[in-house]
Amino acid sequence: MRLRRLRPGVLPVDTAELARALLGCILVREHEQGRTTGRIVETEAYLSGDPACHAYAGRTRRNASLFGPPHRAYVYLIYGTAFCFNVSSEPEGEGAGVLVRAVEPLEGIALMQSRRATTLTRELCRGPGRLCEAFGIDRSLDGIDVLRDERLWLAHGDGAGMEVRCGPRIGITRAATRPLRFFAAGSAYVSGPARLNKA
DNA sequence: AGGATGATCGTCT
DNA sequence: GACGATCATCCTC
Repeated sequence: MRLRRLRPGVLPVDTAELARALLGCILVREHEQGRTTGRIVETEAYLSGDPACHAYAGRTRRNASLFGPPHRAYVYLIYGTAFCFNVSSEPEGEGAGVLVRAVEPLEGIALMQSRRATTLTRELCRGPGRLCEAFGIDRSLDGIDVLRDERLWLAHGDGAGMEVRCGPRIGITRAATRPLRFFAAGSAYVSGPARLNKA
């Protein structure tokens, strides 16, 4: 597949719109071990002023990327074991972002298999921590501009129509009922409940 | 300096 | 469905 980098301006700045727009886009990771790519099939919006958003309690060293300009990477470690990758949203100064929860593996599957402890394609990138492990994403990429960086960036999808559904976000305790999780209907690579309302 | 917390994952029943 | 691993980060003393 020919990869066409997303140009500045095509992605929304609004958090919920960004979460939907990222579905179908191709996530590209260039690493000295090789390239991995995948189609984004599941995201979650963490809004400005949202109690479930890491930025809710104010700016800290860890979450600073959420407060930066839109479309920067926010990468953090959760439970001491897994990294999570987000794309910041909203104008600079506002703390918000979109968690990328799952991608459909495309290129570099052998590399993903070697980084993860499985050969099952379906399990390689299903879940935010697994996705980061398969793609070699860690805190060294925190703060990069995913529209300009060479190491981790976004490309246009193939344009195939994708039905978007939504439902409650996963794994949180606050504001847990808001339907801010978005995913591709019918995809086998989605990490959570897959039969929910139309978005 | 110490304690609580967590947007997860793999394993087990 | 439940549970424990594991640790950077943040807050409070």
